[in-house]
This record gives sequence, structure tokens and C-alpha cells, in this order.
Amino acid sequence: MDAGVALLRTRGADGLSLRECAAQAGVSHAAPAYHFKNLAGLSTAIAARGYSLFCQAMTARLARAEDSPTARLNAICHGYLDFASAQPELFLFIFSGQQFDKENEDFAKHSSNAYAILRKACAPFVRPGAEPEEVEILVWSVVHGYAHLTMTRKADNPRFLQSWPKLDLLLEHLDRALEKSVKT
Amino acid sequence: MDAGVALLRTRGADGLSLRECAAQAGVSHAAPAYHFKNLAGLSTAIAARGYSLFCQAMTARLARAEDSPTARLNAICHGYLDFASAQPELFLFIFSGQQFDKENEDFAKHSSNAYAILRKACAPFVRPGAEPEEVEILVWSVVHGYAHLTMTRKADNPRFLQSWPKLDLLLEHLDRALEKSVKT
DNA sequence: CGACTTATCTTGACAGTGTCAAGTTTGATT
DNA sequence: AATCAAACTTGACACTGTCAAGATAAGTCG
Repeated sequence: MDAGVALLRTRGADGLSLRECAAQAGVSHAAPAYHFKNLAGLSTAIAARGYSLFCQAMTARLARAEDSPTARLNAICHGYLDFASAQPELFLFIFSGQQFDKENEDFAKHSSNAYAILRKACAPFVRPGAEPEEVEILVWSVVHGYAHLTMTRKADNPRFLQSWPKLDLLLEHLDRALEKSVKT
Repeated sequence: MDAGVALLRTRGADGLSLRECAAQAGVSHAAPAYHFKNLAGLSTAIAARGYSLFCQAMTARLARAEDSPTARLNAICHGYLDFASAQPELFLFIFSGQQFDKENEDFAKHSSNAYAILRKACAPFVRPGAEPEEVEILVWSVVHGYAHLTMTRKADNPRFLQSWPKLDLLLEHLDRALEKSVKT
């Protein structure tokens, strides 16, 4: 799996290859398939690790956030971008659009956990009677769209992004759009 | 190229193959490479067609929109989703994250045109002195995030999305976030 | 008419890929 | 000492992109 992540770093989100992983790990060409069943299995396992780090990044920010809905929402957004900065290859990989094996326990656990963290942070902004998705999509879209578009459009090497200069401005817009519906 | 689009429909955004295209088009396995130079060339040509249809969808909505900044902004958002509904395979393909050949004239023309349409629709909402990107990213992120997340997360077959039930709610939020900065 | 040039394709080869079946090693259990 | 399962290796197959070389046809020009 370490070899796989290294491969993602050097070859991009669709540069994974069982045989190349095997070579980098110093084993025979078919060894990875034994452990992961097939290429999709390896991809899914790596994506699961990605989601796990993703969750860690968000909860780390949450841990030192002030105790208000807005602060917590901003915290997970910052955590989101922390992850994108720290692990650009995993970030681009898990959001690359390729299908992972949802039956995989590890993957299901960590990816659904990520959405649970988002949902919890959005909950205070959901107006009574409204569907939670409405707010979630708005928040998720803004932060994900910002990160994803910035990384894919502007950067051949996404590593250059450290500061996310527009994030606070975006969060301002976002908070303004949501502030009328805070439940206290 | 028609064979390529058909292939995208049946096999997904990374199911393109020169040889399969050749087979479906009834020519020899190396014929497509002659016209498009290589697989990246074929991909880019198809993406260019995608962006062209994308622009058409937005301008079609613009043509019958009321003459106000908000109406125009909402129009391109609807156009965006029209395109995603009508050509899901092209939508998922051009936003799949894979790199296209930016030197390709056709591709450069149509893709930059798409961004120009967005920029123009966003311009009235940019506060004097602020950078236009700030608003563009917000708008683009919301509509793109909504479409992309909905299509990739919820739908094995994205075709089921016809109505985009949350769009108007999202646009409400968006308009509210921007309304304070309208230039008349 | 005949030589040429060009565009379009075919054929054949090569290295690389995922995947499967079969054998092999290794280490622990009984 | 015998057994057994996990962790591989080896070898094969079909598939992929890409390249070089040849074929075919159409058009141009002297």
C-alpha cells in the first residue's frame, strides 16, 4: 500500500498498477493481487486509508475549535483543506471519480464516517422541517469545489497550495448565507 | 468520436480505448491513432466536443433569461445542470479529473469559453476592488459540487437525475449570499 | 498518360497491463 | 514428523497503447 501511495504521488490518480506496486515493493508481479484480490481491491484499500486520514484532519481541527456552530463548521472546512494540502495525491485519488468497492468494510467505515462528520457540523444550520442535505450540499460543494477546482485547474503540481487564500472569504459568504437559520 | 462517446456511455469515464473505438467504428485497430495521434488526443477531442455542448447548454438558458444579473446567474446554473442531465457521460468525462491536452486548439477554445461565460455572469456580483475569482469559485463550486456529488455518490446510473430538486434551494442560498454586493 | 505526393488506413510487432491457475516456499500446529 | 494454510512465485492469456512499415486510393502536375 505504501508503494501504491508513492505511485499515486509520482504518476497521478490513475497511475496505479498492480505490477508496478509489486516491483516497488520488491515482490513478484502477482503478489499484490493475492492480498487485494484485484486492482479495484488495491484502489479501494488505498482510498480507505485516504478517507481515514481525511477524517483525522477534520477531527483534529474540530478538537481545537471554539464551541459554536459556525466555528465548528469552519473547522471542518479547514480540516478538509489541511488534508488536501498534506496528502494531495490521496485527496485527488479519493475524489477522482473512479468507483471504489463499497462492499469493502474499511472503505465503507471511513467514507461514511467522513460524511457523518460533515452532517453533524451542518446540523445546527438546518431549519426545522428542512432536509439536512440542503445545507450539506451547499457546504460540501463550496469547500470541495474550491479545493478540487483549484488543484485540478491551476496546479500541475498541486503541492504549491499551502495557504488557500480565498477560503476565509468563501466561508464569510457561506456563513452569511446560513446565519439566518442558526438554531443557537 | 461517436464510437468514443458511445464507449463512455457504456464503460464510464475511463473506459475509452483506441482499439475498442476502432472496432466499433469498423476500422483497423491503429486507425484512430492516426487521426488523434494517441489516446490522449482522442480523449481531448471528445472533451472538446463536451465543452462545446456545455457552452451551448448555458447560452441556451441565457438566451431566454430575464435581463437581470440574478436571472442570468441562475440561467447558467440551470444550463450547467441541463448539460449534466442531457449528456451525463460527457459531463462526467470532462470533469473526471483526467488531464487533457491544453495545447489542442479546439479544446482550449471551448473550455476557456465555458469559463468566460461563467465569469461574465458573475461579474455583476464582484464588489469593486475585489478579485472576480472570489465570486466565481463560490458559484462554480456550488453548482458543480451539487451536480458532481449527486451524480457520483447517489447514482450508479446518473441518468435518473432529471429534476435536480435541490437546485432552487441552493440558488436561494447563493443569491442571498451575493445580494448585498449587486452593482444595481 | 505516368510519376509524384498526400491522406487514410492495415498489418505486424513490442512492451506493458490485469487476471487466473498452478506450483512453491515458509512457518506454525497438531 | 505430518499436515495445513498463508504468502508468495511462475507462467500463461487476453487485452491495451504505440510505433514502424507497407498498402491503397485520390488527386496533382509535367
